Amino acid sequence: MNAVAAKVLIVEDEKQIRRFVRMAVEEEGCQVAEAETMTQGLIDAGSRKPDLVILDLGLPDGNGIDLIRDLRGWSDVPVLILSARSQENDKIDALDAGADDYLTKPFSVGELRARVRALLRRRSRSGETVSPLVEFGRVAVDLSRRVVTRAGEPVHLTQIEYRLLSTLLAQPGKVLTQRNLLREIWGPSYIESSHYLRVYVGHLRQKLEDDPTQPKHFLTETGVGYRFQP
Amino acid sequence: MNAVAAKVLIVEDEKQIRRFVRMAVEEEGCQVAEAETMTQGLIDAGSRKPDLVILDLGLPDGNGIDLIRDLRGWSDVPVLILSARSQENDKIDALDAGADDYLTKPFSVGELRARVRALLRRRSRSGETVSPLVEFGRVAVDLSRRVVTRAGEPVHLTQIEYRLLSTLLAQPGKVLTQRNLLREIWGPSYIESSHYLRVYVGHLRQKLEDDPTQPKHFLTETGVGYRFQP
DNA sequence: AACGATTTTTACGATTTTTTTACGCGGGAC
DNA sequence: GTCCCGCGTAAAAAAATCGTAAAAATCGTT
Repeated sequence: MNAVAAKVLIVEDEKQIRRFVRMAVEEEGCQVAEAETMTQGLIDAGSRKPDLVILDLGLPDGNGIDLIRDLRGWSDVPVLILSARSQENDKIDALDAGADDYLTKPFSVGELRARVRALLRRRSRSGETVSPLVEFGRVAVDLSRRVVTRAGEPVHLTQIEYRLLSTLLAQPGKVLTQRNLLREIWGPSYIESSHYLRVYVGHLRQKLEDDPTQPKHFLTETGVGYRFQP
Repeated sequence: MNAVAAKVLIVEDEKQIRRFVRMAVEEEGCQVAEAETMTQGLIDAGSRKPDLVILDLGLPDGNGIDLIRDLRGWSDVPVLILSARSQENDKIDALDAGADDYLTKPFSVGELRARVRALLRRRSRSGETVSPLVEFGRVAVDLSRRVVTRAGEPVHLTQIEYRLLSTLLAQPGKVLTQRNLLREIWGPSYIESSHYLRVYVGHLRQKLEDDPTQPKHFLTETGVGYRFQP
């Protein structure tokens, strides 16, 4: 069918279901990778560059919705959700977070395989994949590998620093309000703690701006929020 | 959300369901076209160039699967199938023919809308996102990014300046009374402090008018208020 | 338990924005 | 003509917001 076998990442904790899904997908001639946790799934999605992610929402370590949102910050890979929950709200939330399809357990092999085929078809259709590399000044950010370099030298960013960076990078030129940034990075209960932003935007400028005193890329909109200027 | 409303083609013979689907889709801010037969659906898909086709498989005049296959010969438009038949084989056949999603009746409005959003998302993902611009003179205002440029150069506006600007821009050509503006921007208890307006309209003219002494866009209606002239 | 890395607090000077004050201009009423 | 009022501009004072450094608390590891 395709020139090279499609790579599919399965994120699922239950061994049995994993085996079941793996077999179904392999019969489609796909190359399969597996992850048992959300965190590992996110890492593999970045390093293995799959053409499709099959994700079980009911993983013990964290919220699947958050994984999708995070993923969508730097990748357009199709996401197929498996879930035991058939509640309408669960579906809507997952789809709106960026998922492409939603299957409720129990599902049949046949339908699973057909939906996998439908999602993979997009790969060949959509043509060139957008390079997940953002550059500005002497800085390069590889969103999919989560690697940042400055003038060729790798720069280490902490979790929060990186999340803030990728959130700003996702909407170049746009002013992101403090409340939005705080909700996105620290959660809804932190929308008033704007001093966090000052501290961490300071870190980003320190690490990435040529002259942290005169920022050219991470701009302050006083009283409103911050803006990334490529 | 999108610059232009997405066009959705609904192919469905039953009037009731068509109304139901139409209303759901219209609430997403989409522009809707309807077709009652397969043949008409195919014609409309070609002439109207929709961004999404919603297709009921159970139409009297011919096989929906064939329509999809035909369509796929010359279009990549996403196709969402509605069907009363929940048989596995029907789903598989439709998806393999080129459909992107398959909903079994009865389905909920919420899920339908979420799946429509998911399918339409692809459009904005692949294509370049153009945000709506308000332009006058050499000034361009990007409401969604909260960015103002003059002759291509970015202009920095403070919170109040920007609020005043967007309030005036919202009603082009219309006179906004001082009380209205003051209530809108500073709150109900400031409706007497018309002096604020003089100061800040002055700022806007200074920053955006070619000749701040002879304003062409931010006009004074003495004793009444101000008016924005595009 | 001790360590390093990271996040959260705390503190304070610097900067930006908002508000206030001051004053000149021009048109209409008298 | 001059007095009054609304308008525009500039610049001050006041308030809010920001940036930075560094201390304290937290977390994961060994």
